[in-house]
Amino acid sequence: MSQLPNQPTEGPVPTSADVARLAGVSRATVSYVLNNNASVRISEPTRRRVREAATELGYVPHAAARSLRAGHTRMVLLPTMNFPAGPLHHRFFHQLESGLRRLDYTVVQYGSTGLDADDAPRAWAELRPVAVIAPGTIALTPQGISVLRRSGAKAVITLGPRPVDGAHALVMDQREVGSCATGHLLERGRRRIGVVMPEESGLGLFAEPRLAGARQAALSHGARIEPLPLRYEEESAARLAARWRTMGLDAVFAYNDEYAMLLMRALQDAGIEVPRETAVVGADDLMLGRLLRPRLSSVRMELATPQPLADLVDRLVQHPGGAPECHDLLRARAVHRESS
Amino acid sequence: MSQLPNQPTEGPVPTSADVARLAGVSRATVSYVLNNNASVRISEPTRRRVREAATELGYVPHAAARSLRAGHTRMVLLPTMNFPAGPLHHRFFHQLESGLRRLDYTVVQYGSTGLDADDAPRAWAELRPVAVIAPGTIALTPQGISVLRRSGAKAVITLGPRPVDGAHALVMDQREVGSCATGHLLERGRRRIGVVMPEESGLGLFAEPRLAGARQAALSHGARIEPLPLRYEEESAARLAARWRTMGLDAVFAYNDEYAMLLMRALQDAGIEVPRETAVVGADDLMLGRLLRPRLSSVRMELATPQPLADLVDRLVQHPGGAPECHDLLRARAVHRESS
DNA sequence: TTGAAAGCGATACCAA
DNA sequence: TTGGTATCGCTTTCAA
Repeated sequence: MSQLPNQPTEGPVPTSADVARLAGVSRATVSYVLNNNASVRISEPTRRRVREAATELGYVPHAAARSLRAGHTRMVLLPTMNFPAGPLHHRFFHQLESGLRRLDYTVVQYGSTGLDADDAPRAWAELRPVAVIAPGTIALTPQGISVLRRSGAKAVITLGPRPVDGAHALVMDQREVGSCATGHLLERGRRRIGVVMPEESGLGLFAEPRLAGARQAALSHGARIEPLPLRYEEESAARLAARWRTMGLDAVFAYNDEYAMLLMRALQDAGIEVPRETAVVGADDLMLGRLLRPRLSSVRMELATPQPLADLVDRLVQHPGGAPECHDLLRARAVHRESS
Repeated sequence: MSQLPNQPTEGPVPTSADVARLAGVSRATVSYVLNNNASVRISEPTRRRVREAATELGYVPHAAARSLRAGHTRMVLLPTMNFPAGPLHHRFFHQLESGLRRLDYTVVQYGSTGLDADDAPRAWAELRPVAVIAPGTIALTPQGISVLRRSGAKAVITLGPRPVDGAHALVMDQREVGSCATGHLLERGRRRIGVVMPEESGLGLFAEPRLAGARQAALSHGARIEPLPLRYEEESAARLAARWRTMGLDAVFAYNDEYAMLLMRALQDAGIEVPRETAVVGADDLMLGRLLRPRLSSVRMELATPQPLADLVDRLVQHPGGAPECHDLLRARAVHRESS
């Protein structure tokens, strides 16, 4: 049986001094024992007394006091984005966090919506994180980076569609997705390609580079690329479908599978045959796309394993001050089904 | 023009003592000025000199030192769940966080996967949060709650399908979803109702109460409830559909819209007519369900606005020690479309 | 109006 | 093997 603390009532929070008093030793000894300090030899009976006193009081060390004394933290701060992450990102962050915890870092997400580009880094800096990994959806200015640096952050890393000056970058280059989808359509003989641009705010950060990638891929084939603004609503899709034939497109890259499903339904309802008249390609390779008829072609994305990234953070923390590195994390490949 | 800091180079982190030195005042004065301490009057020229010195050095206060001195933090800690939150939860958390920040709390998410039920609360307690809001996907034992309490947490709140002893509870009672879906099917004359139980781990926490709710609703009508294990894969759905007619069901509540779409497709492929032979109801009311033919009936869920919750936290922090409160956040209602 | 100094909790050096 | 003590950065009381 684990020994339950005796006083579940409100009271002052026990400190190492309380443990020391109860164990009949000094605070120094308590510290040695509880941190398994190898450079000092403490007798086994003393160790036991200290440990028992600690559990009896329900002692938990005070991270703030410790890091104040140490002069640094082991906190890695991840500002959170202001919109839902897909399962892909989610798994990535989850594994990254596990990897960092294995390296003995404390990983903390800090919701930063509503803070502007200057306030946010200040707020983060107050916690004195040793590393910051900021998603691309968070604006990170050179000033912000500088604030973090001088507050003691050894590693400032951006994680998003494109690198940011002065920080290390983990790039998930969305152009790759656009060029991959477009390449697939080109291969299948399509030359007049629409590219859905979601009108929902926040998605532009991903949509723009995907469009750019599509343009780039189309260039060599002399294909036409036509941006198609679309809201994630049936009426918006119906309007787009109604004027579809006037646009003379033979294919569409629909930003992702959800927009693709929305648009494909609207096209079918408007009597446009998929894929004969218009090919449709999504992205994300959701299970649901496979349930449509025709089954939805898609772009499957894969992220690099996060462990090397965790190691990178650790390396930067231990040897700060190298030149900014830039790693590409995103791999995309087209998955042909029936809609293209 | 905002004054850019002059030394972007590595160096010691500036402290209030540095600011004091540069401004030619004492550390006390710096503290008074930067915290707008009203109980003490500082001359305007001095204030200006202090502020200028602070921005010149890029001074950022040290949260750990401050809270060590103050004897308490204003940190609200949200242990993060180990699986992706839907847009509903996501919006809720986001708004909750904003509400808390308005009340001047620092909101921090702490990824806790891989920590067991004893270690996790200890790890949280090291940060000395003034409040902890733990999702139901995190096991929170009475011991864990006790550890948090004695580490100074004024408010320990669980947020999930069911309350936990000794903590305040924000309940999102999933039984409501099950009984709502089942009630809808009963109203439409169905009496032999299958309930999809996802086999993916972690979902049981939601699926079980939904099943219980379905059972409860069926009771008064003498209807039959049949749990149907299902993996989120086409083959699993196809197998279930293949033996569908042997089970004699006239309706199915498919856990959520995604499982519903998967199963409905499999049923249709197996020649079973929806809704004539079998009615299908999902949950979440996703846009995508409206794109199917027949359009998917669903259960729309709504969460209470988070602002009262933020206020609750604030109240508990200021006046700790009331009896555990229990608030119901989830509202569900059936949305009839064509599949039922 | 400003400054000196105590003290929050934990750690590590130096003495004993 | 153990204890005393200075120290980290900041706030606040008390004194000037």
